[in-house]
Amino acid sequence: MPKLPTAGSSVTIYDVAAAAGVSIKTVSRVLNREPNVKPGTRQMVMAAAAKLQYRPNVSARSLAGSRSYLLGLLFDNPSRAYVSELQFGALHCCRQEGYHLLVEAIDSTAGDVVQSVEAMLQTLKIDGLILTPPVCDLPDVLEMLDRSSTPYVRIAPEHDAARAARVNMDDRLAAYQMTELLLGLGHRDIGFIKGHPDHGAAHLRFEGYLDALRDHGAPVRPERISQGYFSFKSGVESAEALLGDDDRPTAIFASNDEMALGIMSVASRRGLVIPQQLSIAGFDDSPSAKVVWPQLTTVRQPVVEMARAAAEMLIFRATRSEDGAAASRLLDFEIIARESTAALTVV
Amino acid sequence: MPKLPTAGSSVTIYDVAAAAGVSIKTVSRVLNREPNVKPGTRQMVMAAAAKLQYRPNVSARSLAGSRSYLLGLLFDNPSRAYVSELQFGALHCCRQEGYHLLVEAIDSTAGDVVQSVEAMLQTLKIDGLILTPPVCDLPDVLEMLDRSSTPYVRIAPEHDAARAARVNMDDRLAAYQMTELLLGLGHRDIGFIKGHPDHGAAHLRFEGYLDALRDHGAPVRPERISQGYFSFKSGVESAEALLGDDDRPTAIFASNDEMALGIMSVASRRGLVIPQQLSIAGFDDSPSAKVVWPQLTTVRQPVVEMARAAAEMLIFRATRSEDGAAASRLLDFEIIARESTAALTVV
DNA sequence: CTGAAAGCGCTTACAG
DNA sequence: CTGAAAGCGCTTACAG
Repeated sequence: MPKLPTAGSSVTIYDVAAAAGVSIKTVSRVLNREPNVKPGTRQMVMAAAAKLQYRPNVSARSLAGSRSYLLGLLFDNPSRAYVSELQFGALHCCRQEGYHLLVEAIDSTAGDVVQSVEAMLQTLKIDGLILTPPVCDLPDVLEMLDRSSTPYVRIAPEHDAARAARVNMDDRLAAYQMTELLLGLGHRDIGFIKGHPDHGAAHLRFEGYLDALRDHGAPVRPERISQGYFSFKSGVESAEALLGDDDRPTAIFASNDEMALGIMSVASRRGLVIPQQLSIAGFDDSPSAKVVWPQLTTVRQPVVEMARAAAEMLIFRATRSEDGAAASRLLDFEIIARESTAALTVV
Repeated sequence: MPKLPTAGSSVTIYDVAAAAGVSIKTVSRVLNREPNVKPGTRQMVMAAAAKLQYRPNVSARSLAGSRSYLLGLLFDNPSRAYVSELQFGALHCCRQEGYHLLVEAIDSTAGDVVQSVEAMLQTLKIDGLILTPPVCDLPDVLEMLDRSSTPYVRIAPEHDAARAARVNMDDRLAAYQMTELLLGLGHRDIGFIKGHPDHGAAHLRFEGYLDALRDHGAPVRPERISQGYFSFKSGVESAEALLGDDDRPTAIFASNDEMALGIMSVASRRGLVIPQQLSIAGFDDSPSAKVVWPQLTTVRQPVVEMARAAAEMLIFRATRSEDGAAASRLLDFEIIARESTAALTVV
């Protein structure tokens, strides 16, 4: 009688070996898809493992071998939705490959970031780390990871992009195209709210806006540009500055949705009708974008796909290409035109 | 010279033992806060461990002992923000106690939920599981966990509450008080949008609404009650039903924020001024609640605190009280009156 | 109050 | 193509 798994007692590699009539080393070979196993033997082992519902013990594997089957996701991002999407993408890939995902919240403003990440790595042996903005741009953390040769992939890094493996979308191009959309609607006086300077994407989006204006011969007016911080509050404050008096832009492009919603709130309070009197565009396609009225025109980021790609790179140990250069993947965005933008009405 | 940690080579319990001049067993005792260690010895070991920056290896501990220092969070919730908050709370507690958090996305409608959770537990040895709605109400999963004696804590379970450890807030009372808030503003004709019937909280919130109306002698009118599913879309549909013609309620209480935002969207389209012509209340205090205009009156759930409490129960192995009953914690909510509700205007 | 021995369940490096 | 031995870094159960 084969031993069936019961609570408490678990099936080990020895049970499988005994059931298949081979040594544990051979079972190990089959499970790890190593070469040099006779097809017949492989079959027997697979059958025994399936019958016994054998699950390799991750701790034992991790302790004995070079893989832990654990990936870590480091985040410190005010946008809960963004982080959730990332996790979802990473989890999808992990599950498929028998990996598990460990999450770790980082306070990137704290002085002991490096130490706490290092402590985690020393205690846990992780096969790879996914770094999300703004953690992916903390030089001290990157340096420590390089020093300890921990594989990692950066999601949408700003600085020093070629330094290590990364997954990106073209923030500059997306902002460029969104600005073109507004220009195409007849707007020439387009305000802009910049994002948090610590986030790399903020600068790229601003560049895209500037480039599009210049390429289309539209004026760049400093008084139409406001510094925001990716928060709703900073959107409100920027909107109050930009919509201060009668001299206001006909459209505003905020470099994320939160801030765009801040503009919307201010505009509503002041009785400005959107989009007839003011077009508003955001960036992110956050859940809120569909929830407000009018629904927000924005850019969909391939967040889930980016995280999945990052997890894949780590699991398949493909963070470097053959010539030693850091691997990178560029994923597609999508411009989503909804109701908050409209053709310029001739006054 | 003490051996300092370098990349690749890691400090083990043997290094600490050697540095402190004791056996590894004594180091183990100190690290695990076991009794029967001479204070002086304890000091020496602590000093050696600190100097060497020793970090116990989780895999080794897990393999040899009864603790894995790993907690799991199972979720399958459409609300990304809710899940993120939960994680945040759990992470906070984990970090403090030297634990780590593993997340696992569940598809609770799939047929193999039990198998996939079981597989995870067999491969990973986890000290405890946090189950979030609606995973916490899947009977098959609970049964499997009981069978394998896996400790777990349910967050806001609906069914069979006393079955296992849980963390709750009083959804019924919160809905009761929110309804009272509307009644206190002079509203007598208050609509209600029910939540997804699979979520326990949905029923409790509905009860609270009914009880408050009855206790205050306000009429309960079936045509003012609509079945929603916690989604924005279902809020829109319910609003369209409730605001169908001139005979409409003066206030609507939606059992979550998403649906309340759906009402708001419909009302705006129809030119109904909020809150002057229609008061709207939600439930959750989701990020969107502050982002819309007017800002939403809602109930703040202690989500972060609930997850933290759940993690604590698991880490301190306090899922059962001394008499064997399942432990439970009830946390406080908060009614947050914002701008979407106002006193009834006499027509 | 302290330690020597065994063992958790695997993989590695080696031998054949 | 297959296996016996050693060892990963700890905790457990036992002895003193």
